[in-house]
Formats: sequence, structure tokens, C-alpha cells
Amino acid sequence: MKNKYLKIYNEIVKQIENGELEPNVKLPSENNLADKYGASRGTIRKALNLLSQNGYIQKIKGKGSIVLDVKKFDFPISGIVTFKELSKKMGQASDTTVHQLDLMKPDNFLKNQLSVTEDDQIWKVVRAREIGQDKIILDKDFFNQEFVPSLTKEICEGSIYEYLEDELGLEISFAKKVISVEEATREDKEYLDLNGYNVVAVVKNYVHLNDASLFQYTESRHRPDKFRFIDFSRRGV
Amino acid sequence: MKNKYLKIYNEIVKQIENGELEPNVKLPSENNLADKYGASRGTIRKALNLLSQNGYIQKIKGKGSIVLDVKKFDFPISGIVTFKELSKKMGQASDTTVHQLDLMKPDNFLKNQLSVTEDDQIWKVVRAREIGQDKIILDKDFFNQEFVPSLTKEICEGSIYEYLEDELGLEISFAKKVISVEEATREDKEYLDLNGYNVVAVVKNYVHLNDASLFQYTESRHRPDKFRFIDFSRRGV
DNA sequence: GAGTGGTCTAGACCACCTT
DNA sequence: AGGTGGTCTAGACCACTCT
Repeated sequence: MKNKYLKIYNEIVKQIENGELEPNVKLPSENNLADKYGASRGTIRKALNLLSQNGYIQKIKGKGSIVLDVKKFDFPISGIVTFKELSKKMGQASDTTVHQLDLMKPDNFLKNQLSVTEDDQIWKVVRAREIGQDKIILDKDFFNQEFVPSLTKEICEGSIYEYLEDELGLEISFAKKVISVEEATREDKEYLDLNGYNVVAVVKNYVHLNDASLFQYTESRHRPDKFRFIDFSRRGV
Repeated sequence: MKNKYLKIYNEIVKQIENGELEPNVKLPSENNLADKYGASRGTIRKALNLLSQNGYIQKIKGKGSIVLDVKKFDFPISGIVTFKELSKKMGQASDTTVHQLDLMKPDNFLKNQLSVTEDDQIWKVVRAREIGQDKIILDKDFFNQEFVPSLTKEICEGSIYEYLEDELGLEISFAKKVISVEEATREDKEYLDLNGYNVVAVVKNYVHLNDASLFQYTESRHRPDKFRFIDFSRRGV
């Protein structure tokens, strides 16, 4: 993290999360901060815009920037977050069971979801996620082998993302998520503790790399009473 | 719209949505665009970053910016979108039935959701939304009267947002949404065509004005098979 | 009128990719 | 080596808010 604006951003985030900067107090003005951090106003503005986008502050023209009550915005899953990060945030014991790990030819469904041809090979990973006592989430992951040459049970039991980013150096860039509610399949009922529910909340995730290529399709199927998705958005942009 | 970077952004958006700029083609370089639009590189970068955030392009360091396939990203409800905009996008006939429109004292639940005191008065609006043949969405809106002095049945049958923004000049700034799945209440069953479902997809929406004050709480309750929520997000920020 | 955030400019250096 | 996007600077003018 050598970027000055990121350092400034992170420092202020820490101060807000610590409580050093309390909700509703005003930040110093941009010119003030520029002096304080030895940066130009442009760099300060870049940091403040990040804070604004992520719901930490509100900028008001002619007045200043005020700190928002970030505690009221409990755990933000907005964006791309992995199961491991999530369960850590919730502070609960978690466990992963790998039910399937195969290299296969894409069927028609997958050829549609991932942009692959007949010849490509696809990794299929099916994992049940346990938080607290119950198996609550069924993750079905599909990777193009072109990007992920090898995959082991051990990797799947931990965080595949860590492996992809740290070991393989893949740079995940953006994702489209589609959230819906579907009837529970036989597979859902077999692998999850559905507690009598006959529907699941489904998050379909299309993950792209830095060069915009689509390399992963994921379906995350949640027991409805344990599902929450939080979205923070600003009007206009 | 007098901002130069917004004009440039909108021009390029139009070109992408028209098909003048096809997916996977490279945009001109930033220096090129700066000449072309008679702007500085900083202004061009502002426009391009907007395009990137909204899923129109992908910027790749050292190479250039490429156009993403925006048609694959069908209707994006990401962010704050009103029912009227949504039904227009889906190109279907739509209808709104106002079941309740009252000025009331806040109960404990509302005092928690909205930041109001005993003395404030709250508008409560309950509306059923029909798309196609079925009543699919039940909207329960709560406004602080401090911000919305008067409200009529006619306004509620159209778009409350248009009224708030155009007539009252309120500037909606940001919102937090929480998506979950809940058991259908007696109210849901009474006002909606639930088709046998006993759960609903619920979007709880906390809407803030420009000065960060919370002025509206909304619950949008959807029949599960008709519910979709789409989220586009970039990693890191 | 003084202070604030929003926009825009012109120039500089860097890391990265292509050739 | 030359082009590209990413960062940073210093200065300018504007619209808005407060007093």
C-alpha cells in the first residue's frame, strides 16, 4: 500500500471505526487535511471520495464533511466478500464440507453462464458451509481451467479466493450478482439443514478478472432465515 | 447538466448503448479523448472512472480502456431505483393501489428505524404494486413529517419520489438496503397475489438526504418468484 | 466576506504493456 | 523506446453556506 491517498483513507477509516472520530462530527476541511498529511488537495479529495462511497462520511457543499454512524450500518456484505471474511466478521465458528471437486466438460447451462467452448475444461466445486451449528450455505463454484490449472480438496476447504489471488496471482476486478429466491432442489435438501424451508435465497455471481474476462460462475444458496444482503448506494452515482 | 465530465460521460454512455461503441473495442487513449473533447486529462479520467464504476468499461493499465458487454448485464436495479422506473424498464403495464395513507405517531418500531422523537408525526403509506396481472409488491413507506408536510392519495398513486425531488426539492443522497426473506404476514396475504408462497423477499431501505439526515424508511415486500436484485461491484472499492 | 467543497487545468513522474 | 493508465502536485475559478 504505497499510495498516499489509500494511506490517508485507511487512517481515517481506522479513526472512525475506533471511535476517535465520532458520528456527526465534522472532519477538518480539505485544505486543512492537505496541510496535515502533507498532500495536495486533489489527493485528499481522492481519499474523502473513497470514504464517501463506502458510507463513512457525507460531504456537504459549502459546509464540510461529517462522519456517518457506521455502527448503524452493521456488517456490509456489499461488494465481493468471501465466506471466510464473512464468518470472521460474524465471529462464529465455521466449517466447510467439500462434496464434489471435479474437472468436467461444460454442459449447455455452463456454456451459457461462463463464456467457454466445447473444448474447455471446467472445475466444479460443491461445498456446504456451516456457521454455528447448522449447514446454511451451499456454494457451487465453476472455474474455467484455463485460469485455474489445479485445485485440491485442501484449497477448497479453506479460501479458494486466497489461493487464486495469493498463489496464482489472479486479479479479481469486478462482479455482477443476481439475487433471487428459488425452490430448494434435492441437492439443497441433501446437503443443507433447511429446517423445513422449501425455498432458498440464491446469489448468482459472475466474477471477472482485470482484463474483463469472465473466469468464474458461482451459485451461493442460503437457508432463507439466515440470509442477509446489505447494499450501500449513492444516488446519481 | 453543465459539468464537462458528465457531458463526456453521457456521450460515451450513449455511444455504448447505441452500439456505436461495440463490446471489446478499445476506447481512444485518455490523451486522445482529452484532445477530442477539448478537456484536460483529469476531466477525461473523471468521466472514464464513472463509466468504469457503472460497468460500462474496463480500464487496464498500460493497455487502454475496453467496452464491456452491457447487454449481458440486463436490467440493473443496483442503487436507488423507483417502482415507476423499474416497471418502465420491464416494459409492462403497472398499477398501484393505495391501501393506507395516514399521519400517525411513531410506535417503538418506527422510533428505532427512523430517528424520530415522541413528538414527531409520521406519514405511513401502504401500497400494492401490480405488474402484468398480479399484485406482486407491497410497499410500506414511512416519512418524517418534518420533511414531507403534506401527501395525497394522488401523489401516492404516482411516484412519491418524483414529488419529493421535483416538487419539494428534497435531495436524496444515499441509502442502505437490507435484503432478506421473511414469512408472509397476514397483510402480505391480504394485499398480494402470493400464489401459494408463504415467504416474501423483503427489501428494507433507509433513505438519507444530502445533509445525511434519515428521512424515510421503506419496506418493499416481493412475491419470491418475481423478485430479482442485481448488484454490480468492483473489488477494492 | 471568508470558508467550504466541486470542477477544471497543465504539467510531472511512475508502473505497466507492446514492439 | 514509446504509449497507456495511475498518482500527485499547484493553482485557479465557481457555487454554496455561514455570520
